[in-house]
Amino acid sequence: MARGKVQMRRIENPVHRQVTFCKRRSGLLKKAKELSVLCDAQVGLIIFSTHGKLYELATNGNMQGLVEKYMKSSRCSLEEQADEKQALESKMEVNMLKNEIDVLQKGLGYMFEGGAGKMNLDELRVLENNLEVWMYHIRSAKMDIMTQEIQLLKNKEGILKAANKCLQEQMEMQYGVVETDPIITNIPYSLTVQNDIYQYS
Amino acid sequence: MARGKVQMRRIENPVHRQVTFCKRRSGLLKKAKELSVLCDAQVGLIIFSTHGKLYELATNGNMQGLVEKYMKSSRCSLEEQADEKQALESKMEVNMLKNEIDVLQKGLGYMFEGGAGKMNLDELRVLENNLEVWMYHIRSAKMDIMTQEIQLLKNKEGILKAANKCLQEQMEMQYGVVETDPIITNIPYSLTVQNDIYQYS
DNA sequence: ACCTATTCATAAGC
DNA sequence: TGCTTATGAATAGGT
Repeated sequence: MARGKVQMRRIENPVHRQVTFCKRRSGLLKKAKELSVLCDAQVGLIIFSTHGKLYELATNGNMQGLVEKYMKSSRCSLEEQADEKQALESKMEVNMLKNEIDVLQKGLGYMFEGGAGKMNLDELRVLENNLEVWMYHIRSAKMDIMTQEIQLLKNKEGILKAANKCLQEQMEMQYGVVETDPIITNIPYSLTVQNDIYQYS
Repeated sequence: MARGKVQMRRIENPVHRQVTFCKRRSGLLKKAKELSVLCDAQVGLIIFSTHGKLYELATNGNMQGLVEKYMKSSRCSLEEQADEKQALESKMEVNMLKNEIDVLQKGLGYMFEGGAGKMNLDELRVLENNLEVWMYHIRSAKMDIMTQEIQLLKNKEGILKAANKCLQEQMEMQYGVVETDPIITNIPYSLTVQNDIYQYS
């Protein structure tokens, strides 16, 4: 250059360094633009001063596109890999959660539309865990209420039977054995109900 | 430069252009490195030839870090915004799904462990949607079975009442009006059951 | 790829 | 920062 060669090492004098930075920076930007124009090349130049100030130049003013092209060309940054990994994990988490909801919702289909074929073993296992507590409470609550009505009816049954017996005894006491309609003693319905009537397995 | 000025426009002769590209490219890379060393600046230079071949130079060989710094400094690329938007949407989707599962699992606590205070209105709304079909099926199945037993008991009740009436008529026919134990006509239990006994709201 | 005339870039000083 | 100037560097065109 001018008035003496320059050593290829950091300029220690801060003032000199700053001045040189200014001059050479503008020179570099100018030459970058020249290369771009004269030779029809895409050029991107990024300069940060010691104190972090940014100077830049990009063909067509499109640094973004250039950087993307560079990334593709120089095959994938660490950051990009990290991003992809994170995106993948996100998608997997979403899929797992969707699966869980799906299993919960498919469960009823299995239980009440009568096919074990609609769910696989794993789905059934997940469903079982989720439904166990629920079904316990549902059964308890419903059972309480319905048992109440059944008990009521059974009480009425007992009362009526007692009244019936009482009337028969009165008739026997006054006429001896009385013939009664067979329908009364030979009831065509079962009067007992299996205990497992509430099981739905 | 030498032996004649150069017009600042694309060199049309491909050979000339290629030669100039070569020379100026090396010059630009050299000056970029000089700026970096002499002035303690961070410099990144990306050059694509007309035919897509990449030449690059970066302080410390760390183009990636430089580009990231550039992105932060020049306030967010479109791509980055898109990425962030997508990441945000992913997180929101995950949260919504987690919420739904949470609601499904908290639901039973609300319904059967006796506190409406445990769930808020939105949670209840989601839960309601999920449980509606389930409950319909559960109710149908249980109702079928229990209605069956109730019908059975009602049949028995009717039969016994008929038998009772028959016996009373026989006694009346033979003795006139008969006094019967008050317990029989004044049953201390309600013989009717509200229709809405199966509602659990 | 090398040469060299010429133009350009810039270090130093103000 | 800006201007000047002497001088080293870069390079266009030719071979």
